[in-house]
Amino acid sequence: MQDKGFVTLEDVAGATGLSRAQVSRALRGDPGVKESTRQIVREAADRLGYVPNLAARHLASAQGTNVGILIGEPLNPFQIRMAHALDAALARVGLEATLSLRAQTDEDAVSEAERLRGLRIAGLIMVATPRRPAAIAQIAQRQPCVYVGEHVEIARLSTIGARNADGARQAVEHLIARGHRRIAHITGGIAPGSAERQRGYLAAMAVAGLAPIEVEGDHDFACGRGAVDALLALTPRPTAIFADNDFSAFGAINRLAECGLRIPEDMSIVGFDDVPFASGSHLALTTIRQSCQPQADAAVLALRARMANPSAPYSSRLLPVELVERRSVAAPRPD
Amino acid sequence: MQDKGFVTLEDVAGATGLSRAQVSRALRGDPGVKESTRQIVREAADRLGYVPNLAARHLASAQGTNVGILIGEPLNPFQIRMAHALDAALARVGLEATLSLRAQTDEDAVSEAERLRGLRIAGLIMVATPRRPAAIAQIAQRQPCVYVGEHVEIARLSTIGARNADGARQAVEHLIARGHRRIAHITGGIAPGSAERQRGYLAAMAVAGLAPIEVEGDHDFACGRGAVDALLALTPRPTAIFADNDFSAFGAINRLAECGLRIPEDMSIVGFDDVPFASGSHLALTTIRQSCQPQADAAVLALRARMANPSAPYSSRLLPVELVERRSVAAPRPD
DNA sequence: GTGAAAGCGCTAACAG
DNA sequence: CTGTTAGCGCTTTCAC
Repeated sequence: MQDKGFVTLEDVAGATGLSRAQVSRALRGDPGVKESTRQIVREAADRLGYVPNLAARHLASAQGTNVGILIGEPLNPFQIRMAHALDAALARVGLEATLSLRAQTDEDAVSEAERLRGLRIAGLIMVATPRRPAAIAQIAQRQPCVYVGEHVEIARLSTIGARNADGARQAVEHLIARGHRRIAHITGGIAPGSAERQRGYLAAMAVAGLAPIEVEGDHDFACGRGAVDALLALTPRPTAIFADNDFSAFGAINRLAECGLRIPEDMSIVGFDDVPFASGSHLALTTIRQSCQPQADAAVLALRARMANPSAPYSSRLLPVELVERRSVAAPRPD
Repeated sequence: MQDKGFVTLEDVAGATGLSRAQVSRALRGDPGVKESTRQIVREAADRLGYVPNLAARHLASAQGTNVGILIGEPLNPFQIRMAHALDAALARVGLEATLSLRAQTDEDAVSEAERLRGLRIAGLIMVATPRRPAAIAQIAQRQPCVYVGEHVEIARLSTIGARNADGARQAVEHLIARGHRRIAHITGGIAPGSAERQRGYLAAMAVAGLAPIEVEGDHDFACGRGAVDALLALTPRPTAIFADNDFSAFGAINRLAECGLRIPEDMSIVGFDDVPFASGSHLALTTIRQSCQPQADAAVLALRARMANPSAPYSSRLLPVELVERRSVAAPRPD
């Protein structure tokens, strides 16, 4: 109630006539407390408005309960959803999340990891940041870590990702099944998972005996627009585009519309990620959905394993993805 | 380097032959330290990989350096940008941000505020959450607070917002200048600022001698779609829509397209917020831009004033907004 | 300038 | 079951 000071364990102890230690045990649900006592303590704590001082708790107890999360692109809705899912998964097992939005560059990611270490976090989850293996390794060697986004081969680092190559295969096969043969791919640059998606695209095209058509991109709206210009200059023109993520797909759609081409009649498009906007855009985008919560759950599981035994062998899990059919794909016009 | 323990102030003290206290002072930039000493200390700290334990620091020092941020809608890009801007503004004055993504409902917001209080945060910034004044008041009476989103009349609470009413006026006047007279408004429900935007819309329509046409909404994609159905049933039909935010504008656009209407030829639309997607959507949306960083800076300024003097009178600032012309507005078809 | 000592609020052995 | 005793790592008077 008062602003001047906080209610401490001592206050609750005084109010109940118990010792600090016993009150602490009661509040934390430690087994060695009579149930009636626990009642009294809880009630007193409530009445006094006691809130445990987490700083003191962390200081006193060896093992922290708080894990850091680094987010590479805070404006990417997929990553925010992931942060949210991680937060939920962590809460479910009694851990707290401390989120950093300031880890866009590799350099920032490293310094943020250092700052979080000052919080004496019990572990760290990196979501698609940093990008250079050396930076990842530097962070990973200092605390229990899990990397979410793709598999990275680094000692003592567990990784969680989606079956990116498989998703790309599904996208290509879907397009082929609709009758497309000239299927272009807008790549994703250094974004996590992009190399795999490219591999999947190339493999699926090869299996079908089709010639790959690749345009470089970087997961950005602008690159999608640029890619369209490059693609429309080709003869014969591709009839379908598999974009490495939804944003570049949106960019492509945008430019296509400007050029007077209709989707899906003149060009089919498949994206990747299924960001909320994919279903809610002007054009409902057919895309590959990455599930968030399962990846988050797996990440927390892996992190806990590592926290329990820091020298445990690293693990790597790739979770399934699924094609979500909407309205950006149709059969190509006959040649 | 070692995982077993952390490097502490004690270690740095041992390595330099100084006392803990002096090392602490040196590292924090306390004036009472010889410059040569400071050099030595810094170098030793670096070499040893010392990272101050923030938990211990918070515990020992009375005034915290860490402020909590509550976000109402983590999936709303505008709010994430705001969090990001707040984080930057805080960092600029030596404060750290602890972000909570778990404050969607009023109830969660209150409990998250409690949890953050356990971190002994020096202050709290609420971004559009909670919504009920009673809940806001409950949080605000316990720590220095600033509410970002709209003005709320509560003792000891400073508020920051945008000139929502003015933005609505600009939108309506822009539409009127293009020749529209039947201008509908999709409202925003209980969302922060919506009441003001509605007020601005009503006032601007009244000034122009036009009859208001309102459809209820809730800032959601779906409500925009529903609103269009309601609007198209009207005779005569409105020729323009002012949506309370960009999402409902996108929903309206989506439904309009399904109904075979073209934008802006058959219907003009103005949104509110200027989310990143507004410029990068299939259709570039004319909208009212809220500046993020200035609001964030103002929020931090207000919070610091309140931290310095908890009983200072509350302040309230409304920041300007601007119309961003893109391609969703045109003159109406002649009747 | 620098060091010694006293906690901040809590948990974790250890005794009872 | 409950109380006592030590600290966790840091900042902060207060001496020197």
